[in-house]
Amino acid sequence: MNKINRPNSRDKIVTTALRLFAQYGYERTSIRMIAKEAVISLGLMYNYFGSKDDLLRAIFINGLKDVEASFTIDSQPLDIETYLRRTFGLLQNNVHFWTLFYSIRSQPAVIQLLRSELLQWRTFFYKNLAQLLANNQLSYSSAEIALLFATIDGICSHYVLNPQDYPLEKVLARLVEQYKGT
Amino acid sequence: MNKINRPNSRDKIVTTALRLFAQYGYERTSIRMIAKEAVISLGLMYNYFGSKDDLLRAIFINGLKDVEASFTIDSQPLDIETYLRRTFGLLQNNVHFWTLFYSIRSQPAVIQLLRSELLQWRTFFYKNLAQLLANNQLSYSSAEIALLFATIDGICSHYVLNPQDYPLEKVLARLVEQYKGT
Amino acid sequence: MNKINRPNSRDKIVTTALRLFAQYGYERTSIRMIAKEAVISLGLMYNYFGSKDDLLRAIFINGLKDVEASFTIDSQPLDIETYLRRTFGLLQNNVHFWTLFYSIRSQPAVIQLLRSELLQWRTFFYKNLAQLLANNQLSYSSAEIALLFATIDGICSHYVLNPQDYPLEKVLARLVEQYKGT
Amino acid sequence: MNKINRPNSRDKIVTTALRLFAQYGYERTSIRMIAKEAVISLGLMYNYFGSKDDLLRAIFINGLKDVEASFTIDSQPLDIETYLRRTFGLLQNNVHFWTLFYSIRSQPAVIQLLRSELLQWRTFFYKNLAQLLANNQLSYSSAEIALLFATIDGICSHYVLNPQDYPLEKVLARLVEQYKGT
DNA sequence: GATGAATGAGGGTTCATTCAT
DNA sequence: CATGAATGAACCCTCATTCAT
Repeated sequence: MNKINRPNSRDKIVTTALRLFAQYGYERTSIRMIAKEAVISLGLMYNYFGSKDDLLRAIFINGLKDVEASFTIDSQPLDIETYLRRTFGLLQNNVHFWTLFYSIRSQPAVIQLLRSELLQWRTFFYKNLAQLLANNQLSYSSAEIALLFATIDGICSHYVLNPQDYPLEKVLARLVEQYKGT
Repeated sequence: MNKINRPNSRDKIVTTALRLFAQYGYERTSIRMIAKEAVISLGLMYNYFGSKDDLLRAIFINGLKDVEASFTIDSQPLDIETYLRRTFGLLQNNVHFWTLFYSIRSQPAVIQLLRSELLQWRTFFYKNLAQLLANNQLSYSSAEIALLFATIDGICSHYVLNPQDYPLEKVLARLVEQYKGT
Repeated sequence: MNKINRPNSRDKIVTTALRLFAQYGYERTSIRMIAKEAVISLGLMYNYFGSKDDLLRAIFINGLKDVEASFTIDSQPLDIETYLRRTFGLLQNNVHFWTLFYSIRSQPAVIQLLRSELLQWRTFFYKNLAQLLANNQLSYSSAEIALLFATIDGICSHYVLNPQDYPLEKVLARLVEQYKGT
Repeated sequence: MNKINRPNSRDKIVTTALRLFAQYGYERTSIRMIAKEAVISLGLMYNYFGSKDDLLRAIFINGLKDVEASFTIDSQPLDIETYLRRTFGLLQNNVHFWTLFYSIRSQPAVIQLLRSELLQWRTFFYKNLAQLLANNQLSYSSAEIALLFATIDGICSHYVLNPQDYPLEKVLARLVEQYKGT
C-alpha cells in the first residue's frame, strides 16, 4: 500500500501477479491475465519491470525479505518452539507467496532466474538452524541440521499443498516433543 | 528396451521426454525438443500418445508403479533402516523421474492432470508409514506419520535439487538414530 | 471504413477474410493467408475475434443483416418483380459474401457453427415469400413457397458459380412472366 | 460389390469414403478415419488411388455415371412428370453422393479437381432439359432452360440438406402443375 | 504514467503421404 | 495385396514484448 491506503499501480501488479502465479503457476499466468485482473492496461507492467521474469524476481526477493526481517530482530536466543512457531507463522501469513515459492523451487528452468536468491535463503536458513540447535544444547552436526531443515521444509511444502486441511499445529507439537524430549 | 536392446520409438520418446521434462520442466519442454533429442520426427509422439499431457501421465504412472512394486513384495515387516534405504534407493535409481515428480507436484496447473495418481501415491505412502511405525513399536499417531512423511519427503526433494552434493547417507543415519534411539 | 476512409485493422481483416474465404473456401484459407493478404501480423486477428470460427460467424452474421435490413423497410407490399430485383440486387452487391454463403451452406462440419443463423435466414425468407405470394393474390401453399424458394435459391447459387456469364436478367424476366402470367 | 457379394477392399474404401465425405465434409474427413471405419490399414487406399483427391474424383465420376446411364436408355421422349420423377429418384437412391455433390460444388478449391466432370454434368443436364421442353411443346429459350435447371437444382440441394423432412413429393407435384398448366 | 493495437516466434496438434516389411 | 510406423509441412492459436499516442 502506498500513502493513504490507495494501492498504486506497481503494488496492484505485484499483488495480483503473486496471487495468480500461486494459483495458476508462473508459466500459465500471462501478462494479459495479470493486467485484466489488476484492471490496468496490458503494457503497464513494463513501466515498472523489465520483463515477466523481472516481475517474478521482484516478488521473490520481496517475499524472502520478510524471512530475514523476522529473524534478525532478536537479541537473545530463541527456543525451538518459538522458532518453529515463528517460521510457520510466516508461512501462514503469506500462503500465496510460499505456494509460489514451492511451485518454483523445483522448476529447473525458472530456478536459474533466482539462483542467488534461493542460495541466500538456504544459507540463511542453515545458519539460523545451526544457531538454534547450538543455543538449545543440541547436537549440531551438518547431518542434524540438514535433517531438521528437510523436516521443516517438508512440513511447509505439505502445508501449502493443502492449507485448509493440514494438521500443522499437531505436527509442530510432535516435532517440538521430538527435539525437546531428546 | 525392446528385444535385443534396440530401443523402439515409444521407449525412446518416453526416456527422452522424462529426461527433458526433468531438465527443463514440463512446460518448457516442447514436443519439438523431444523429437529432436530422440531423433524422431515431430509427429511421431502422437502415434503413441494422444497429447503431451497424456505422455506426461504415462511417464508418471509408470514411475509410480515402481514404488508400489518395491514395497509390496515383502511378507515380513521391515525395520526402519531397511525401509528408508529402500525408499532412498528408489530415489537414486531414477533421479530423473523424481526430479520431474517434485517439479510437478507443486504446479497447480499440471497437478490437475495427475490428481488421482498423486493422491494414490500419498495414500500408499501413508499406509506404509503407519505400518512401519506399528511394526517397530513406535507411536503412530496421525501427527507422527505426517511428521515422518514430511521429513522423508523433504529429504527426497532436497536430494533431487542437488544429487551430487547432498549428504543423503549421513542424513539417513541421523534419521535412523532419531527413531531407533527413542 | 473508419473515419476518413482509412480502413482500420478490424475492417481489413473482415474484408480480406471474406474475399479469401469466398475464393479458396473456409477450410483452405489459413489465418496466415489472411494476415499476409491484409498486410497485418499473424496474431492480430485474435485481438478482434476469438478464433477463426468466430471470424467466420461475424462475417456471416454481418452479411445476413443486410438481407433483413433490405426487406424490413417497406410499409407497403412489393410486387413480384420488385421483390426479385431487390433480392438479386443484394446478391450482386455482395458476390463475395454469397459465394461464401453457398460454399458453406452444404458443408456439414461448418454448418454447425452457423446453425442458428442459417435457420433464421431460412425462416425469414420463407415468411417473406409467403407474404409476397399473398400480397399478389397467388396461391401460397407450403409447396408453392418451397418451390419458389428453391427456384430463387437455385438461381442465386448458379449465379455465384459464374457471375460473369450467368444470364441473370433473362432468367429473372422469365420467372416474373411465369408468376405474373398465371 | 465384387463377385459373390464379398466387398473387396477397393469397394469398401469407396463406399466408406463416400459416406464419411458426405457426413463430415471432404476436408474434415481424414484418410485415417476412412481406414478405421472401413477396417483396413492406413496405407491401403494408396494401392488403389494416387491420393485423397484421386479418391474423391473416382467417387465423383462414378456417381455421375449413374445419371447418364439413367437418361440414355430411352428411345422415346419422356413427359415432364416422368422426367422429374426419375431425376428425383436418382437423388433419393444415392443421398450420400448428392450430399457430397452439393457440399463440394460450391467449394472453389475442390472444384478445380472436378472441373471437367462438373462441366460435363451441367452440359448433359442442359441438353436433356432442352430436349424435354421441346418434346413437350414448351418454349425452350435458354432462359427457360436455365430457369428450370435452377429450379430442379434448388429443389435437389434443399432436399439433401434435410432429406427426412423435405416435402419433395408436394413440390414435385406443384412443379409439374406449373409446367403442365401453362 | 498509462493505454492497447500490433508484432511474430513458437507452442501443441493434425494429416496426407511414403515405404520397409 | 496389405500393414502401420514414420515423416514433416502446415494448421490454429498464445504470448511476451514494443511503441505510438
